[in-house]
Amino acid sequence: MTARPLKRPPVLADVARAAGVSVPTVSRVLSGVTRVSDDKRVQVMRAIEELGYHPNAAARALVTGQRSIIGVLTGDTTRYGYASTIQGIEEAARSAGLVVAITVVGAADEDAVRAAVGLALGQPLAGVIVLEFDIQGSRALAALPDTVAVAAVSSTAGNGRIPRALFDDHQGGWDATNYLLGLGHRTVHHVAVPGSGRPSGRMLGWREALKAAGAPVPRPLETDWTARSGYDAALRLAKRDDVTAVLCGNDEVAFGVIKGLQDAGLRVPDDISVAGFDDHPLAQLWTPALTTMAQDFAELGRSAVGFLLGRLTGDQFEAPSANLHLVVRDSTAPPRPAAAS
Amino acid sequence: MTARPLKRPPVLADVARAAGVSVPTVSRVLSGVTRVSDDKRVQVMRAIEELGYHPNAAARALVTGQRSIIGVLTGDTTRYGYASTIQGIEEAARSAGLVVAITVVGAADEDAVRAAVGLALGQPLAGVIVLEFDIQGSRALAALPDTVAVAAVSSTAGNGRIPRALFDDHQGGWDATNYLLGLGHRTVHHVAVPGSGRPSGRMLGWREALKAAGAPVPRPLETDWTARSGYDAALRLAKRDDVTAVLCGNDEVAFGVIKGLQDAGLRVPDDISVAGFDDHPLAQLWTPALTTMAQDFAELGRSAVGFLLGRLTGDQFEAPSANLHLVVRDSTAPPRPAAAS
DNA sequence: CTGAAAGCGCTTACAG
DNA sequence: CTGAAAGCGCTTACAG
Repeated sequence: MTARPLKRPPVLADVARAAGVSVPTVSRVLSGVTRVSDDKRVQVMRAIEELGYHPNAAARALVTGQRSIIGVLTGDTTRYGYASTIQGIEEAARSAGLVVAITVVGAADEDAVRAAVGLALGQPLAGVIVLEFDIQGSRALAALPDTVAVAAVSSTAGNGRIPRALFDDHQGGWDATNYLLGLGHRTVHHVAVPGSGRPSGRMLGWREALKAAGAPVPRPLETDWTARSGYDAALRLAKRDDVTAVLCGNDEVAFGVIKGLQDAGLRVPDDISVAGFDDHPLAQLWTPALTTMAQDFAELGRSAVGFLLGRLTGDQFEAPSANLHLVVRDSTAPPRPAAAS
Repeated sequence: MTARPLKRPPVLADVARAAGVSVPTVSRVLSGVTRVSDDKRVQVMRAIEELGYHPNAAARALVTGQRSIIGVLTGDTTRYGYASTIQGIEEAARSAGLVVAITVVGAADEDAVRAAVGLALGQPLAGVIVLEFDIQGSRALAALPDTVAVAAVSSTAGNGRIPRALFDDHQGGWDATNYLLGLGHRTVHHVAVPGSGRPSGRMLGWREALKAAGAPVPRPLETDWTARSGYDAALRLAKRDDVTAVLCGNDEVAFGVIKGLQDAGLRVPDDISVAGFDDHPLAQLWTPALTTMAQDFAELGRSAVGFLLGRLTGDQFEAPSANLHLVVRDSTAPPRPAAAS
């Protein structure tokens, strides 16, 4: 680090000295609230420019109580849904002049949750947004004290104390399953992603749709979110002869399932139909192109910021987002006559 | 936001009062530097627990000069390489007790860069890490004053003033091209991703390898990083008859290229070989499984944090990371006898 | 070991 | 319009 010696960052007093005015005057120029004479304003601006001054947000936050950081607590940052939601949060935050501080909750045990929450709360936060996509998210949400403003992105409504940008997982599972049933499949198997403690909404929707149709409810297979684990699940599925349609917990898993089935010598959708969840950018380029429940994660992230900043309330509060819809592509089809019998 | 009334967060003085001690004593318990009598320590701990006290990092940063935020300036957060790098940064930061604040540089124009940099510098930063993967990154790096500690993740060495975790793009392009040439292809076409202002290192490596082998250097096709634009490029490539091998700027683009070629009626690798860059998690599940230059982005991110915290210096400083290596899978093969002639 | 005092860099009343 | 003063929540010498 010797390569780049750091100067002491200039502070307000340096600017004041360089401009020949008092400290409060510089502050006024910066905030623009009170009028400042033109000549002083000009001198101050020039001094700021020359010194490369940037106000110290810590000091500012200390006195105004104004916080310019939105904390995000999440179990992951790289998977499609997570990354897109974070992208939406960052966009909305930036346009509100806020920065996004991310803390990953690395595990669901008490220590990890407590450490992550403590780390986040150690910052001067305007509020925190929790991605309640998994257990880590749920635990983090529960561990947050009521001294911070909180909003969540969730698939299930809570107790109403915390505003949530909701995606209607349950409805999605129901719709996707009914679509597959409507194609003529006797039942639909489910390859599940980890839920946030309890069964995921999409799994519940899937189960209810089967029951409502009087279809048998096969035991769901579990994955760890990865395409690889979807692949492994598919290998098990391929050994059975009662499988004609599979609904996957997300698209990455669906990609793995398709590949696994293909490697086992089965054709998708001719032998088995596969549907996913999320509408991953690669879904339309997969072979076959993946039928999936599309969700607008970035919009969800933006809504959460809206809730946090108090710009969204009322009927949008905990109301399911209307952005969920089925995108039918080539990975689903009616069962083959033989299998459908 | 009325759903969840906020209490005023407890401050040190509240804890001191509750524990019946002075403010500095609480501070000492927290920091653990100076000895504090056991009974007072216990009372303080209890008060902290009961009140749910979290120290105000802004106030702490103000007096100690210790900053607990690493700012990350990046052009994107969702694409594989970016997201993985950020993941590595977050991991290393968290284990050092730091939080990661992300600011996306939305565009390369001066206003956008200045706004993003200003937003980031407005925080009490321990330092900033710039992802120099694109023009936005380069511009942001250039716009940073020398009052902040900076590290970058880059593919090209700089002037030595800023520590960079390097990935040797240039070598990667060279190696991948030579591998394809070694298979017997007369030349290799290139579908490029946007560089950071100048041609990307991988493109340079590709070009040099062709020249060194005396192979013709076809004009590269440009994309915007997306699989979709790779698909479009493939459609153009498919119309030519001199294409037998294609090196893509990244895997997402390669996925699109493969799909585009297939949709145009060509077989990969029988008619045309395709190789990518990065080793995206879906590369091994693609059909055909993608041959690609693997890069350990998370490690790059961790190194950048190491540089920033001054834990990494000397020979690792601006030294290419050794993690770049070719992973040969099924998307590449020798040219067909006819085409190779 | 522990408390009173000073100060980090800012902003906000308070006087002029 | 503008400066001197006080204070945000902490930590760090300084005295005891």
